[in-house]
Amino acid sequence: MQARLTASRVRIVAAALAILAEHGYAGCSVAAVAERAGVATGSVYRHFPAKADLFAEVFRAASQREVDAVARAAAREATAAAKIRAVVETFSGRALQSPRLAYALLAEPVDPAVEAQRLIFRRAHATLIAGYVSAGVSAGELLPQDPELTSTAVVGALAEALVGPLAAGVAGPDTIPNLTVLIHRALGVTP
Amino acid sequence: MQARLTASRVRIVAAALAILAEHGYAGCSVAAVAERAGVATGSVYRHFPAKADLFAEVFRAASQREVDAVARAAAREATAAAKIRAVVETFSGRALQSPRLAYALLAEPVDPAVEAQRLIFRRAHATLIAGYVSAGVSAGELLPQDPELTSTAVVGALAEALVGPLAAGVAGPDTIPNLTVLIHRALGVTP
DNA sequence: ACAAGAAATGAATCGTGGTTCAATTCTTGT
DNA sequence: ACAAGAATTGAACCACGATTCATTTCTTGT
Repeated sequence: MQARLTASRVRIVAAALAILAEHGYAGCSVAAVAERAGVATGSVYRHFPAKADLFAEVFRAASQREVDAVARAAAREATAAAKIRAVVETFSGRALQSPRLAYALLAEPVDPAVEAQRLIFRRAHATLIAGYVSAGVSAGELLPQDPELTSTAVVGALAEALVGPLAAGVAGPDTIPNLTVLIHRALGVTP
Repeated sequence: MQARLTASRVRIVAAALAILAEHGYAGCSVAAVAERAGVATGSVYRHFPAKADLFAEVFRAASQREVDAVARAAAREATAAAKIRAVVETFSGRALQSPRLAYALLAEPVDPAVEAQRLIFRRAHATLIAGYVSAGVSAGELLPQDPELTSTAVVGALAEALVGPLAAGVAGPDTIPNLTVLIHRALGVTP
């Protein structure tokens, strides 16, 4: 009962994420999500008051997954410079691995209500990075700076540098290393 | 006649830009644009085959204005570092001056066809910046780097750092100077 | 001044896709 | 096994705003 209820909610979110990763937000009609989840269109509304609420949940879950992956990679490293390298490589690598999903999460036009979730996605990454920057500055590994502004700019730079390749389908092999160098310089990694 | 024809086309584009700057893309129904331009709804379609074509034109014109302003400011400066400073200050200053328009041009959800124009807007800025970076590298004023990647990242960083403040309505007074320092470091301005 | 054709009008049409809900199927306690 | 009530169904509904087009108004050449 309750288990079945929960299960179909989970299936609906998973189906929405799958379609998002395959066809982008544009392919995510409620009917398509319901069909993929194996439920009727109307049943979606037993779990979510509106489409925007469903996709807020989907974006939240997907964002969490991305942030977790980045945080896990950074946690393995000791220095601020290495943590930042891990962030850049993990974020970019994952984006290039699932380009359609990355584009949807980062840049594709969505309803305003879902757009709000996207800002949260970006902010979550920025907050994570701000922590590393802040620690690095305190430890004297990075030049003094406003960690909030720096981390926001880094997220913007990563997203922008990847959206082109994501749309075009390819990225030069040097893109990620070059981004790492650029961002290390921006943070003032002391040699 | 022909003059009147041209005049009303210009009025329609101007009306669309004005509404975009006041209420964002969300406020830009064809009916609203037509009313503001002082023509009937249907008359818009004498000048543009579809709404997307009208807004492609509007975004193109607005982008050109922004790029021109930035280019003009940079042209007054001699060194790469000063040109980049001018770019950051002009771009940011203008965005904070017209926040609604900046948000619409940079980040607001729009139809896919208009989204394409937005990429062109960002690319135009990036190309401009890439020129300064390239010249700076050749002159030994900046460290060696891929100007294309750097300029893309700079545009992303600027946009991201400004979208938050644009949405919130305020930016700290240090935002622009701090951005300038950050970006100078990223480019490796030699002291 | 007039007719022929171009331009402008704006109310009606149309397509899309989110949302609803009366009918049906399943679950559970006795 | 049965009835009461919850869950599910999916076709119909509806809102919205872009687009169309029959009608009216203007322009121009004779």
